[in-house]
Order: sequence, then structure tokens, then C-alpha cells
Amino acid sequence: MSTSLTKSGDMAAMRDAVADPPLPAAAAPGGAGRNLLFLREEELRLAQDLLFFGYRDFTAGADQILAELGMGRAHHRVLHFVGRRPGITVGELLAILAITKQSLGRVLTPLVEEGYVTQSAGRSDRRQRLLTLAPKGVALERTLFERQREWVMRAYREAGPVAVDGFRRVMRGLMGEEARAQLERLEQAAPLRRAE
Amino acid sequence: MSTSLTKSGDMAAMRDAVADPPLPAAAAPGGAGRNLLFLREEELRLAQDLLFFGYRDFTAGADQILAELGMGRAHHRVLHFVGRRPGITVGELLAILAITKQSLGRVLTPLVEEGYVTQSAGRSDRRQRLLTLAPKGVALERTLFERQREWVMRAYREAGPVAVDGFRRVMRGLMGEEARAQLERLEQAAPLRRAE
DNA sequence: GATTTTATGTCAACATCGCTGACCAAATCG
DNA sequence: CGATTTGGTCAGCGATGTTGACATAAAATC
Repeated sequence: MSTSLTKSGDMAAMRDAVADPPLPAAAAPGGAGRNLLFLREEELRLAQDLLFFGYRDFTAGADQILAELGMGRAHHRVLHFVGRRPGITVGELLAILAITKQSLGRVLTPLVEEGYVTQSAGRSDRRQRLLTLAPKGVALERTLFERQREWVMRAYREAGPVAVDGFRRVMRGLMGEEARAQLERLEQAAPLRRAE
Repeated sequence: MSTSLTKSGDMAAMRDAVADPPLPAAAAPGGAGRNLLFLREEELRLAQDLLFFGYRDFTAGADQILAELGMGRAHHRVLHFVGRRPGITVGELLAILAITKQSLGRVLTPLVEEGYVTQSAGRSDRRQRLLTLAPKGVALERTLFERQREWVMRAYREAGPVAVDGFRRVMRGLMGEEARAQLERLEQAAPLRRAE
């Protein structure tokens, strides 16, 4: 188990605050009862449930709008990331989405043909097709954005500001190295003012 | 309070995002001093990114194991929820997953045929097929569970106990009414298995 | 200048996992 | 008994991911 990455000082506190049920932590396999890193069964089961239900319902509103236009979630992702980084290259978009060129093409080509996204040759490298949202694309992305904004706003309001910060920290932790790097680049282009 | 947004300047939308708080019970605007009733543009963009990257990477580990067995995420969901509620009926499972009978059948039938899940007639209603994990199913679910446990544990440790609580609150808030009810039932009947 | 590499696009084929519509069988209920 | 409920199944469709092979244009390199 390669879990000795960071300071273990967090764990003592974590065991206390994270433990909702009064049950003691189950013994870790392999002897060494010293393993405070053990994430108890029910804690993970809950995390699995929360992520499944939460993600599904988070996307449901936008999915509904998209379906009426004959589009899917993949189209939304393109609109989202092109909107986030106007002038992004196809290669960069592929890296962010972590899908194949073929899969991207299937949604990107129609989006271009139907006037949601515009392509322009790169100025320094004319092989590149810099992607930008056309007005039609801006409008659709905006609609999808607003739908999700309302939904997330409700959750944020119910949970409170401290919880929101915690949510962000955990979600960031669920990301792999690659995704964290991608996110950093995205935030660089459009920073969120943070207290910390 | 003004943001420093400079891209895709849709001022109409920004004005909307900074609209007046609909509720006075702004939950102690002190502390962090950030009023979450104003869910600004970048805050939601970040939430979208976090959910996309986080959920994708959360599932990546289990997906890899499943792919080697010729299965997909849908199989995992069945194993997960059957494991969570042994003796669950097909109808209840359908309600939780919110998919059609046909979609469920496509993964459930093979799981039964290959000995991961066992069916038994309901005692009070013999039309029902009560679903339970067979030893083979328990083992596979366990493997998937452990993979995700390590991943989530890393995120939890990095974020800290307070953040974990906040994460749970927000994810719960992202769920719709139906999902919240489902989750309540799951937590109620949580199988308290212990120690491997 | 010729060759190679890179960025992008495309065709063909395939798999997963959603969906609808239709229809069937068994068990329960009124 | 007849109607409803529970579950299964067939046929077909659609969105989104995959691999492999190949094409083209521009850039980079020898």
C-alpha cells in the first residue's frame, strides 16, 4: 500500500471528525493495528453512493436541454471547455477530455457545422485549428450553465460556505495528477478568488 | 464585490449571477465573509470542472478492473447496490438506478448466469426475484471496493476531516429528492460487514 | 531540398449502456 | 375469475467511448 505520501498528522484528527457512527474503526488487514489510515467500510460506501447520485442529478438538468437539441453530454463538455479557453487547440481539448480524436470529432464536427463553434488557423502554427464559441455556442453554453448554476447554488446554499470549501478540497483530491494539472491551467486562464 | 472576469464577457449573465439574495437567512455571512447566495460565474465553472474530473478519475480505477473482465460500470453499480441491500428486488434496484428494465437486464442476466449474483423467489411474493451476491460477486465487489477505497482515502486524507464533512453535505445537496430518499433507505439498511 | 514529425481529420468496425415499443408468463389481488 | 403487478425478453435505435489504418498539410529537421 503506497499511502505514506503525506504527513500522517492529519489522520488522528480525521478519525475523530469523520467518524459519524460510534463504531470503532475496523482493524486493518495484515496485522499492524497501528494503521489509522483505514477508511472504514461504511464511509466509502457512502462516498460511492453520494458520487453516483450526486453526479447523476447534477448532470440531469443539462442533459435534458441537450436532448431536445439532439445533443449529449459530450457536446456540453466541448462547449464548456472551449468556452473556458477560447482559442484552444484540438490537441489541448483532447488532452483535457482524455478521449480519442475520433470520439471528439464525432461531436466537434457537428458543432462546427451547425455554427456553435468556429475554427481558425493558428497564427504561429497554421496546422492548428483554434476553437472558439460562436454566438450560437455562447448562447447554448450559457443556457446549460444557468441550469446547472441554479442546481449547484441550491446545494451550496444548503451546505454552507465551509462545506463548499471542503467539497472543493475533496473533489480536487479525487482527481489524478493529470487532471490536477489540467485544472490548474484552466484556473490560470480564469482564476477564482480564494481566501486561502 | 466585483469579479475580475475578462473572458467571454456576457455581462447580462454576470448581472444575473450577482443578483440579490433571495433569502435573508444567509447563514451567518461572517466567518469566511463570502455570501454563497451569490454563486458567481467562476465558482460554478470550477464546480463543473471538479465534478467532471473528479468523478471521472474516481471511477477510473474500478473501470480498469471491470474492463479486464469484460464488464462495465453498469455491472459495478449492480454489484454495489445488491451488496448494499442483499435480498433487494429487481423493482427496487430499478428504482435506485433509475434505468429501464431492459438496460438492467442486459447486465443483470449475465451477472446471474456467470455466478456473481443469485436469485431467489420472495417468501411473501413469489414473483419477486430477490437478488444477493454470490461468493464470486462478493469477491469482485470487494476488489472494486478496495480500489476505490484507496483512492477516496487519499482524497480524504489530503482534504482533512472538516472538508470530508463538507464534501458530503454538498454532494447530498446535489442530489434530487428521489435520490435523497433512496440514499436514506440505503443508509438505514446499511450492511455492517466488517474486516476482511 | 528532401525527409520526418506533428496536428488534424476521416473511414470502418466494435462495445457499452442508455432508450422505446411490443409482448409474454407467473403470481397476486380484488 | 379477471385485472394488476412483477419480471423477463426480443427487436431496434442512439450516444459515446474504443482501435486501427490512412490522408493531408504544415512544421521541423537533417
